[in-house]
Amino acid sequence: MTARRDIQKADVPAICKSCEARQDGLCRAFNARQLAELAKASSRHQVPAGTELPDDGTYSNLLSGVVKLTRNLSDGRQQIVGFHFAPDFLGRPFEAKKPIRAEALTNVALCSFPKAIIDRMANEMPELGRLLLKHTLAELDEARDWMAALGRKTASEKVASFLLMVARNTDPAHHPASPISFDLPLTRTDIADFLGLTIETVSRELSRLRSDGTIRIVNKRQISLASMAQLEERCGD
Amino acid sequence: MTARRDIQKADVPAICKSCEARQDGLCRAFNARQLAELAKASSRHQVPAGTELPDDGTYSNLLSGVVKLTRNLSDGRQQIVGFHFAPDFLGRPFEAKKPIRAEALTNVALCSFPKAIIDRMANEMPELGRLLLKHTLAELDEARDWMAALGRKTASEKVASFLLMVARNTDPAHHPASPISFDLPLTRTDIADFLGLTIETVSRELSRLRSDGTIRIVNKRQISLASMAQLEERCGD
DNA sequence: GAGTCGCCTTGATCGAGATCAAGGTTTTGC
DNA sequence: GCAAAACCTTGATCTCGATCAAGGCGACTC
Repeated sequence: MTARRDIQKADVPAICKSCEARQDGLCRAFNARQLAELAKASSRHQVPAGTELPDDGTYSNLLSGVVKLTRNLSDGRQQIVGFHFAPDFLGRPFEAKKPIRAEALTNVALCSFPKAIIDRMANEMPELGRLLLKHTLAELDEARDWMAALGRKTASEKVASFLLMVARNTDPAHHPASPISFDLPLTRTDIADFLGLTIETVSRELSRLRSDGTIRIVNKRQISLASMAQLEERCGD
Repeated sequence: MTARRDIQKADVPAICKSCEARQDGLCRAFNARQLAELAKASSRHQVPAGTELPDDGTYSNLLSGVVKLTRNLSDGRQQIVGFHFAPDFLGRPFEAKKPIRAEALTNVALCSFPKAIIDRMANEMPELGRLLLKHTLAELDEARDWMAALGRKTASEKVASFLLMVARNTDPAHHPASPISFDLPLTRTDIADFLGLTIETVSRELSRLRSDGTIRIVNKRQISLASMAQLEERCGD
């Protein structure tokens, strides 16, 4: 009883608050004893925009903010291969063959746990392993979506798809027919590096979407839409 | 004892033979009782080239052959988002949001298991769940590699990278400095759909790699290299 | 052997998006 | 508040890869 109350006062509710938003929130998998252990081992971090997130042997709950994952070619060409929006779970159980950099795009709040603890718990609780697998498969799906976009969409379809992705992550429950406005957490350079375009092309396509009335550019970093459905028509899929 | 011999005579050794080649072969995770149960529930299939593999509620060990995974845009543009080479493990534990088609590129031999059995075993054995997660993460890495290629590489870098990938999958243990020859299990159309190019560009880039001595085109579907290292230099990463 | 079909190669031309260039706007630092 | 820096937009031009077009090659049929 008191133990239960202690847990709720400690750091753990933070991970739960962030992951309860998702149907598949990781925290649901834990029992009281495990939550207590996690609370003791967890640590909170505030990371300013632009900072690289080191692979420091922890898993983290992304409480707020946006993180980009990038891969670089040897001559400096850069490709963004994924984003994490709150309340995603960060950190991977096994090493990647080629390095991927993670960088905070906005100010970011993290709640971190030593890998050893989570890995041990995953061994005890198959359900946790299943959740991690489910998340990873969702990431794989998303990566494959973007492969199709990178390989086969035109510049304007790419930009429309990107805006739609950000809109959906800003408000996952939003009705597709109603207006929405949201911040772009990325510079034009980042958008270009994600879409395999140049900043000039991104800028031009945004201008075109504005002039044909699909979007309104409130300011350089804020967009508003009459409806998501209108953007969907321009995505090519 | 006799049970053990029965297992080796049954279908299961086939899955083991195929997956023992990998350090992380799934079969290593099973004990004798589980292998017996899997043997009883498994079924073998031969699938001719060009056939679509339906998502029929099974997981399969790919014993031989090559499978492509594709995603289509609404107007028919196609992107290949991944390959499976023997001895990969096929089938995914959860539904994808957007449909992905799997199609045999060559004649394919499969050993299939009902999902329910594997899923139950995964609950009993955290190690199996970990292996599935590891495989999925490897696929994610690969997908991200190709995102970087699709977004940021030139046509000739894409073709070189593709040839290297096929060479590596043909003989994973091959020494990078020694000559190698291999079959392309894909048509030019498939290569183009994988690399986000047209068949004409693929053909031209192959001709260029031939005329500058990097590759020898034995016939339309067979390539030989003096060394993989020479190709690596042309991959841009 | 002639004809057809599927697949591949090569050449000529075109165009979407890159590159080069200039100037505008917003942020930062003093 | 002013200067510098970072970021963004727009225009002019160029280029890589797409598109259009023609023909080659091998496999299969009759």
